[in-house]
Amino acid sequence: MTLKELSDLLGLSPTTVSRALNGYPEVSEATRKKVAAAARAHGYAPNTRARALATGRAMAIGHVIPISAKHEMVNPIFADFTAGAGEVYSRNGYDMLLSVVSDDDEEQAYRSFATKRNVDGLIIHAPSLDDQRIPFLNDLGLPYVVHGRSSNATAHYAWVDVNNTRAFQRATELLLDLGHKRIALLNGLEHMDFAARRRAGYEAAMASRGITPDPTLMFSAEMTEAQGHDLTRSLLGRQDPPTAILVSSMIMAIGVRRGIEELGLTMGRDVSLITYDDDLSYFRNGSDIPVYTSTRSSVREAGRHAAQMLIDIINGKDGPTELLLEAELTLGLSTGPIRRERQP
Amino acid sequence: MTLKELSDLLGLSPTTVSRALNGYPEVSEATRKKVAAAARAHGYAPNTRARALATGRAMAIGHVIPISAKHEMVNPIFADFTAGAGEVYSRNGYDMLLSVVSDDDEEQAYRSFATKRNVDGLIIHAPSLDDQRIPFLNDLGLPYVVHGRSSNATAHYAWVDVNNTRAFQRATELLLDLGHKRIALLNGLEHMDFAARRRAGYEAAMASRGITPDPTLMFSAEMTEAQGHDLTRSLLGRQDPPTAILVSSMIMAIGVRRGIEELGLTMGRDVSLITYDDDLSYFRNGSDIPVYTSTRSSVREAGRHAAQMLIDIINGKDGPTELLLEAELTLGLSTGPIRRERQP
DNA sequence: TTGAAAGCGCTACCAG
DNA sequence: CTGGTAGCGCTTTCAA
Repeated sequence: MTLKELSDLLGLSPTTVSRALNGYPEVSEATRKKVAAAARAHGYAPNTRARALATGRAMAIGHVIPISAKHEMVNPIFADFTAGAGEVYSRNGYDMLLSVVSDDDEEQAYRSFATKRNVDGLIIHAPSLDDQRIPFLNDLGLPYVVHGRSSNATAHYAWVDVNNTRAFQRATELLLDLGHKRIALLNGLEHMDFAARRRAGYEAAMASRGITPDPTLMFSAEMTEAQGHDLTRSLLGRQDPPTAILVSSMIMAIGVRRGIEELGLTMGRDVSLITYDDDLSYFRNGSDIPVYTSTRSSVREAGRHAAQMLIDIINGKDGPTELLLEAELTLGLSTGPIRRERQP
Repeated sequence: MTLKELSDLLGLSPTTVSRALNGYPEVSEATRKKVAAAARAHGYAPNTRARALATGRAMAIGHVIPISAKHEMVNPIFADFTAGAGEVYSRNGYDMLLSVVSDDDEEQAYRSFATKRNVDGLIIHAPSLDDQRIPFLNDLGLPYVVHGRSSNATAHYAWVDVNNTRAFQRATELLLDLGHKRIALLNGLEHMDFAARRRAGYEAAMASRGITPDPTLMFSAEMTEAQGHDLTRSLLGRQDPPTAILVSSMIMAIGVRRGIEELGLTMGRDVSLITYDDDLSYFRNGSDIPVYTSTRSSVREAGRHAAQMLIDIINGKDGPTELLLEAELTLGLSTGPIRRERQP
């Protein structure tokens, strides 16, 4: 069913039908009703490609998911963020185009989006401290929103981020409040912006209690199960092991637990573990230690906000182009019972 | 840069340039070379929408990701599958269109893909035993490939699946070989095809040793952390607890571990746990029990196969339309040290 | 081997 | 308020 066929059926011109369907004001209510009814009856929907060609707008948003060739698993965070964005897109008539690329092909993916003109805007993930994609995309001229921030970037860019610094500060404070002093930090690679911020939060909490963090307790590594395991084995094998471990990723935390088990130690007795991961608001903690969780911090929610921001930018609506979501303190699924080290 | 501009630049007609770029045989080698060079130099790429409109082919594949409104987390399996499919699409010039929908809006999503004609084919996930999407899509006439199977479906459909039955049969056999007899099964909802198959594998293994499975040890539930936790608490609180637990999902297994910890029990001593999850081929097991892992079973690989199958179907190439990937025995990340219950 | 021209289905301009 | 018409950028007959 095409517009022409529908208009022939109604004895109207394609012009009028198009206007009626697209809510133009110059159509009489009577014809608009008739047209709408006929469209529904015959299951008419405009051909996206034809409309895109005519309007010059693709009505689609591109998501570029970076993927490491090294470890096969896709960061589940991207899935949740994408799901949230997808809701907003479909509500607004946008399609979502996904491009999964390894780090080296990434620039090519953007360029291809730009020249093929099949998206009106982009979402990019996981920025580094000084992310080169920002100047590159500014040059390209395709609107985009960054999921995360890039602290050292000089150019302006739109972003939606979770307050990683504060989240880690509070997680660390929770452990400090419970009497822990030797707290290990198993962080992601710290050229990534989020990881740098998490470390900053950890250090700030320690500093506020006058504790100088032991550099041999802080690690910046790929967030894999294997890294979690290996680092834990070596940490807990020392003669001065940490009493608590703060981990930046759920997958990594699973490795930490394997390490703890292999050593015959018990979670919450021999050592405590807090996992942070972005979207775990539905977490239920079994220990007697009170923990805060925050729905607002959910990655899905961040995806919704980023999508809306991008749509607004594309349509020239002005609104905020920077959004920091507070993640009060979100503890990950893998967080176990937490040991009270000493009454504070 | 449009085709017209490029052809003007070269003093050729758009027709010839189009033919040269698309590999039509009637173009002379000389002009083809010239055209290719100019296209590269000016960074020309055809406008996807215009081409789609002219050819009637969208050069895009739609993925419909079902999402439960109940638990906010997206099944990571979909992300991995999607990543694999994405590789194949971009190699073949296809875009990937993602549609994230809650279960009730799903039919609408397909219908919308069909009427808007913005995809040439579809991938669908997570079929139930008698999935209604199969007859529906057969009626729609849009080519599709199912990730998984639907045992009770009568109509023909193309699918790519992992051998869930065999995987669970072997996992169960591993525990039986180690002397376990009371093995709990924490399965997904068994109206889902994969879950039904997993249970069948479990039961087959038990039957082959002449063990009648205790129905009070088998559970069919949503694969959430909370379910894993609650079921484990109640299982291990019984006077006849299982000595081993076989779990159908990593997320659920995390809950199982929380349950075990809360009871003050130790993995691999008081109870053993095997997690199965599709794509965990990089798993390293710390115990002394030999386990088999299989790269071929990876979901990412399944995504690649499904994408290729769909592209072949769309282009009328005949080839297999059913593919069963063997997952020798893939143990999940959350699998802990496994207790040798009694020498077999 | 090349080119002219007619669409693909829709929107948007200009008349009426 | 409604309609004719000229594109959007590309492919694809049909002619040369």
